[in-house]
Amino acid sequence: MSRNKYPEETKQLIIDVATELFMTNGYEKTSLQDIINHLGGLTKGAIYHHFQSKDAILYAVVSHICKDNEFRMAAIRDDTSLTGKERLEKMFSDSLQNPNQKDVFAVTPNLLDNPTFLSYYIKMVVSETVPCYILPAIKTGVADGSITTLYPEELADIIMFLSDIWLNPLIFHMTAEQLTRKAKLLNQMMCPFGLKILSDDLIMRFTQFQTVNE
Amino acid sequence: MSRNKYPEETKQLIIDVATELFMTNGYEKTSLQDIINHLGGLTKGAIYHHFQSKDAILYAVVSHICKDNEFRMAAIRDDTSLTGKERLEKMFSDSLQNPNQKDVFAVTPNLLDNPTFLSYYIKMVVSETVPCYILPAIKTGVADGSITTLYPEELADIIMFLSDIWLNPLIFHMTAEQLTRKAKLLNQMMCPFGLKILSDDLIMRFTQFQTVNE
DNA sequence: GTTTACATACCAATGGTATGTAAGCAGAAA
DNA sequence: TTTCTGCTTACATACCATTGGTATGTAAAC
Repeated sequence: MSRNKYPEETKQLIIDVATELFMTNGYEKTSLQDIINHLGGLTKGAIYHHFQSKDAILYAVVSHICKDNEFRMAAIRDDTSLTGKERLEKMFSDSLQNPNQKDVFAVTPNLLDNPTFLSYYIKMVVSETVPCYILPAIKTGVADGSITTLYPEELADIIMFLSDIWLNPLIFHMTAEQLTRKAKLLNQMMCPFGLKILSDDLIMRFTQFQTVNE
Repeated sequence: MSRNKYPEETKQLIIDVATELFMTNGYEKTSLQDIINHLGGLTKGAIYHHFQSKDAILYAVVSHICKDNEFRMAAIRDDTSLTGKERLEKMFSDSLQNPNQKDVFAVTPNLLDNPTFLSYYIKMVVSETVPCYILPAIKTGVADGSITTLYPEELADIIMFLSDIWLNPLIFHMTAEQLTRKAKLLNQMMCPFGLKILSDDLIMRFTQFQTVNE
């Protein structure tokens, strides 16, 4: 294999191949050799030229998955035509409609069987999504009166946690019916803060989302 | 090393050694050789005589950690002198005072850096603790009127999830102050169900618990 | 004499590294 | 403008210790 004039393409190829393998077979169960076998002629030298370790590949994979989402989240966060509450709600409806995420996660079996990947994902959510997108929306909501809480940071944390992890059928397998019940319960829990994170409309879409994965 | 007349002792020794290593260094980062080195003369043959795989050791370790807890949980669950709500509250105050769990987890760095262990732990909680202990207490509470919800299963799930994982300083590092704020927020969220899971007293103890780990 | 509780010796595969090599590219020389 | 020179980049190749796991051996216990 002769060298690529545009090495970023090679790097992206490695990320793409690793993404699919990590998602379908799990991080620990895909060896570097597995990745190499799907690289179309490239060898281990190429991988270790672009990445420091197998772990670094995982980091790049998770980052790449989250990046698309973050662009759109930023736009909603900064949409001054909406109240804080409305921004929050839009973030959720949007992330559910995100075709990218849908595709990426569609191939994944239970993420609890892919623990390293899951941990990286959770870390990313906690360190990026919450402080950069959810929290600003909540703070806006507190300021404009559409959200009521004494603990905006913790509320941001718990909302992201519940919707992104607890409610995630890829982490906790469940039927569409269970998912719907969980979503309704979550809505009830958010009442003290004036929030109705998940609209009825959105919950309907949940069941469709679930169906796709079955 | 001559053979032990009471092989269960050997098995328990392996579990004990593995527990400490898995907790302090993480599951993936402790090799079988590490375990063997702490076994005082026993070899790999002993390990594979008692366990089918490294994974089986982890399963035994997590089971053993949870087992003590479960005995006391069962007693509370079946204490007919208490309402369902009271049983739930006692379960939490009890598990926080559990010295065993305290000791076991005291040596652990961030569990998110020990992903396989964490996944096993979460699976255990979801498949054992929730249906066997939390849910019965909630159902009792619904029956006697001390708890109000249309979704007892999901409520059990979310309570365990939030208190055992989201509120767990070993999974999500936080200061005592942050922990207290999280606990208060959690209490607010439980209002719609007539629950005040974490008493003020208990929250105080949270801060002590945290201090121990610092 | 059979089973149990280990020990020993071995294995392929793994993540990682050290080194080799040829393509690309900038600038100097012609 | 072309050609030569030298450095850097983008890989390939060869090698490594360690890993989880297995097959077999062996002696104690009943």
